[in-house]
Amino acid sequence: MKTRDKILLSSLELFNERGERNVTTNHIAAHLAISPGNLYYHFRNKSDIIYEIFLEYEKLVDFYLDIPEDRAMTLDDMTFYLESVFDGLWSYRFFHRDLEYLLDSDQRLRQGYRDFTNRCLASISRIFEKLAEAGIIEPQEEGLRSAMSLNVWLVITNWMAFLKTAHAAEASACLTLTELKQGIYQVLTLEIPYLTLAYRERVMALRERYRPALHNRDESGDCVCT
Amino acid sequence: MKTRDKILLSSLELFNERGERNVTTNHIAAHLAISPGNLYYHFRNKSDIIYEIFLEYEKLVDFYLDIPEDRAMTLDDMTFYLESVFDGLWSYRFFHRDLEYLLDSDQRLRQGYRDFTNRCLASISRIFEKLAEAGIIEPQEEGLRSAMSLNVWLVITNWMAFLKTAHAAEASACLTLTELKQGIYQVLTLEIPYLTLAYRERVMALRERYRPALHNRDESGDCVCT
DNA sequence: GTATTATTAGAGTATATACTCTAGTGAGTC
DNA sequence: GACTCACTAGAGTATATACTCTAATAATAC
Repeated sequence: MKTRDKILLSSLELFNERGERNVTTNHIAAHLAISPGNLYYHFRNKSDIIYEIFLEYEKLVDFYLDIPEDRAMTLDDMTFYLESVFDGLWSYRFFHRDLEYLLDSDQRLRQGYRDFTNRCLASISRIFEKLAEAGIIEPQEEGLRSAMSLNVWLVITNWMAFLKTAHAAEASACLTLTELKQGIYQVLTLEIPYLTLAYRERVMALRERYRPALHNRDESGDCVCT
Repeated sequence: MKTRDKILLSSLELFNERGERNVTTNHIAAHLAISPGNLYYHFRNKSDIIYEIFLEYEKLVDFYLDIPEDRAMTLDDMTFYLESVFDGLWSYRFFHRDLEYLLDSDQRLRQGYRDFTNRCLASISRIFEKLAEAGIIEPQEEGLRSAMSLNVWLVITNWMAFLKTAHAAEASACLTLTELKQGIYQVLTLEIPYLTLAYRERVMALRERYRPALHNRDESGDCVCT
């Protein structure tokens, strides 16, 4: 693997593990056993590394959220979208943690993320529309649909931060993808009132599969990782 | 005013304006035209300053979210809770921006914030309960109610971050309390399906008052502050 | 007034951080 | 063998950051 790609990979790994704020370019170089000079040969600065990682993230989510327009939407589709988005969130979890600082330090990133958000919101809204066409949820007028989509986005992007702050011990090491996906339970909670009678039970059963497992914490709130 | 209090006040101001990450103890001292040594006479370290500010924040929100148990809840009460919570969020807005890092650097704060979150969630849930008792929303079973409360919390605490990232220009300077309160529109969106017939129209009218005014952005997304 | 305590200034320190500079090395080309 | 060029090492730098230390001053108690 090329050094450039190794830098991107290690950076992502370290950022996810310790948070971007706690990872310096020297750390990244040391982790790869290369010199800082070498790192700076491949990237002009730290922001450039982060921006490249964002482009990957963006590509991944855009790929996941591609909505097929030639057929009706199924419950499986919806499950896939939810699972995928949380997978993406997990793989690039450092990103949302320091989002505001990152956007303040890089205008390209700010613009890119803005567009990315708008595409995501549009996709979510389109999913709602197609879910209604498929008779899974009741159709809603455009205004309500976009407000609902925004709420879905807010819940999704804030769920991980909530989990981390809810942990009593230091969070980063303990959080798992499984826990993260319990966010799906929260998203489906938003849909409940809009479900059609025909699908209500099936979606409720689906939701149940993601119910937060509160039993894996002891009384102090510490995570009991097994 | 005592130096100690001035330090807390200036810190809060600078943190809110520039973000905790961009404000050093030296900045705070310089802003007050006192020496760093003076600052460190009053506070052992930066974390201590932040922790004290958190205690204020906590006190304020706890005060706002005190639910009177001797009478029924009104729509005005609900409006007050929403307005107040967003006021609190605004006054201590730096806090949620760097939350994860702050909690990782101070165990007291982590525990304190955890308890604070749980109290807030309990309050929100209790508000839903009392809204149902008052015939404003349909009563829901406990499980749904707590999932809904969590969603309300997620929307509230993530709304500001969303606004800041949605801005094309640097965000911090431009965001206003008015914009922030458009988050109330999003929270009320969550309630819509549960409103009783008797109150539906009144709440919808209330919600309309907070509708995001999208006209105050030009096509590039830049804020047109007036 | 004197003693004590609270407060403050300001220079200073150890460490970290992002990034630069120079001097290469090694693989391929002619 | 000479040349090029992508790549790398590693020492070094300017600046920042959180925090300390000493000495002095103001406030208060007796």
